[in-house]
Amino acid sequence: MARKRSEQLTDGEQGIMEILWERGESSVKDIAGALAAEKPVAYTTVQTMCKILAEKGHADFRKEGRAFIYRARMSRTEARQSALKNLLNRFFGSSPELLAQHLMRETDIELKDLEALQKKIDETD
Amino acid sequence: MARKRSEQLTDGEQGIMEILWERGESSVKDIAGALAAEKPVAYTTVQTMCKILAEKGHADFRKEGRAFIYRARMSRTEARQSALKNLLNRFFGSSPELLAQHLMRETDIELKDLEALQKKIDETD
DNA sequence: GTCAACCTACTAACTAATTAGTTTTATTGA
DNA sequence: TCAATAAAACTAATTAGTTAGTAGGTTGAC
Repeated sequence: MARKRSEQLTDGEQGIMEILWERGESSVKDIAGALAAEKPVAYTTVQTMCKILAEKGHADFRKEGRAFIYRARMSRTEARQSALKNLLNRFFGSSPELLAQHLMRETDIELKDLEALQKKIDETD
Repeated sequence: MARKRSEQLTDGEQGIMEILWERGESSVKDIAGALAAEKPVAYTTVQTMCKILAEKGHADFRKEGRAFIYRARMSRTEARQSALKNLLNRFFGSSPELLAQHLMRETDIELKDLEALQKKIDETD
């Protein structure tokens, strides 16, 4: 038997989504160009990955002349939310307090920073 | 070309680690029994996964009579820290504030809960 | 001593993920 | 028109991950 296709973005998938979020609609060529800045990658590799992203529903595409133009269906915020939820359930028994505790321990974040954030959130609501 | 073996715990791996964290040292039989409570799983499947966990360095084993007894090498806290750091870098541009913001938006966590946590952390230091 | 159970080692099957080459098709400029 | 070019479609190779069957050895019970 075999594994299920993961719901979460894989590394490669995320690389492309990152570019779509950054640049908005992009052709395969654009994406390949942007990715190549980090690490050389074949055009056809990018094509394949874009096709998979579309199959998985993370991206959309339309034809413009010869080329396919891809567009993110999931927003960056949604992706963050989903990844965070996943982590929360998988590692922290769905306890946001536990996660917050680890975050405070591990990073240099301070309660006063959080208070400022909370205020900002309250204001924007 | 093919993919790299992931540093992060996979789903299956985590299931076993979870049991090792819960129960401490466990034989394959123990682990299989505990896993079966959730979802039927073949004994040999568990064996294979334990072997892989050991290969990856996440678990240790020793022989006791005929059986192998497995033990987690990484603590649950370390795993949490590592997963959290991973999420932080991958999705939140290494900004703990951004992550905290999403956590507060998404969950029902309250500042006063965090204050209690902070107090606890300060006391135990 | 034999037999059942128990356990590991080996093997296998199959999908996902990653990377990229080859083939086909369509556009466009000379 | 026709060749160059660009892009998609198709194909392929390889490793990871998941699940489990089979073979073979130990050992304890009777």
